[in-house]
Amino acid sequence: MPTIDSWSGPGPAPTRRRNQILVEAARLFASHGFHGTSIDGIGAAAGVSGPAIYRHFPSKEGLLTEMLVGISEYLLDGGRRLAARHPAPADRLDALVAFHVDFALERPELILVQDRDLTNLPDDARRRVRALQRAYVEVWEDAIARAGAPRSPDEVRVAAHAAFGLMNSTPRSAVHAPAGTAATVLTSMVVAAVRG
Amino acid sequence: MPTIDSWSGPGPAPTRRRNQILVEAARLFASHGFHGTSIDGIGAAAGVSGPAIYRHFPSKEGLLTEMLVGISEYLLDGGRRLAARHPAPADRLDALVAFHVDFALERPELILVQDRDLTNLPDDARRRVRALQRAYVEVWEDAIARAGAPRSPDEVRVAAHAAFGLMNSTPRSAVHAPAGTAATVLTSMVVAAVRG
DNA sequence: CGTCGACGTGAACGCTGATTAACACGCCAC
DNA sequence: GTGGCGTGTTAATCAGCGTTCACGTCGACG
Repeated sequence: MPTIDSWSGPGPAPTRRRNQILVEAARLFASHGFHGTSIDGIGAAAGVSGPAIYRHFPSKEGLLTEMLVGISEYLLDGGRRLAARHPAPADRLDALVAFHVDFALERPELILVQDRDLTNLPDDARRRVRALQRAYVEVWEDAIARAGAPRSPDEVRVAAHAAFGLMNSTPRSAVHAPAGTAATVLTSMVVAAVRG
Repeated sequence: MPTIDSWSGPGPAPTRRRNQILVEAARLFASHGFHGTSIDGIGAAAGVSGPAIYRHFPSKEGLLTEMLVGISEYLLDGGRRLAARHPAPADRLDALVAFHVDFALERPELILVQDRDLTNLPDDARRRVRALQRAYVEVWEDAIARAGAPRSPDEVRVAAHAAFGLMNSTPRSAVHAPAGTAATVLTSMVVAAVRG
């Protein structure tokens, strides 16, 4: 199964340092926000100092761009793959929930950064990420419309975002709970909420 | 019923300009983040220019402090009032849900700012807001423990945060949906999720 | 009338922080 | 062995922005 760490579209294999920078940057962005964390801080956390970042990324915004594009590509890709593999509505919904809950529990920092710092992307990158997110939401809307309670398109839309909100609460709660309990609680809650 | 606009603890009645600044600042913080919005920007949006802000607030952080303390006091206060008025478990849960969903739909910007920019508060203010939030969460945990499915304390905690995540999805979805539909969808979803 | 306090304004001031410059070092291909 | 090239480093540079200053205006009130 592909994991979120295997971000690397076409192009040269990401070097170890490069990945380390992305990971530390995510952690720092998550706790202090994009504008609240400095290039020097990211460098220090990654074991190099400040401007060395520019050997790997074109700019601080470029770093954020790669991070957010990576996340939304990973989610969309996983969502589509699962939708294809699970044609039966109930089955598909379960698979999507398991996939998203797992991600939210594994990488709460990424969840946090994704919905907090989207506005800090340069315009074109933001559009790109938004498009990926919209596509992912559509995968969910489709699944919810088929498996959930009868709803109008507007209602399905609200329900999809509500489901994300529920599952994406991990950064606020799951850190402090024993592993496993969060997963089962969240899973059963989303399913109950969607089925209505 | 008290509304969130009646922020004003003890002290001089907030002047019109002062409230205007708070409202515009909330809007700007919500769309660009705390560090992403400038004092000059806030001033411009409020019809005055830059440093005039300092006639009403001690600092940019002080402005944010007042905003977040106001929000969490409003929520805690409302939550406790409702808990007192509704002793029956199911009834109490319904009242809390209605209260919180209403707030989330009326002031999505405040929801956004509250959970995005908490980290930008000075230490003491952050502690204060955290304490208020914790108390509000406890009101909910109590209600969920009584009215929801049987759960361990850890599970109740996760469930409470999940419920907030669900209801607080309004800034991402409810803006685009016709008024009313969002309220009914969110309400029924939270209740279903909590009851398990 | 005089002045006091509330509220504004535009012009500094100073700091933080992203970005770039100038320069080293080690590794690999030829 | 040497010339790139990838990767780092430290020391500028440069802009943005929070905050403070010094100065106006205007209504209230003795």
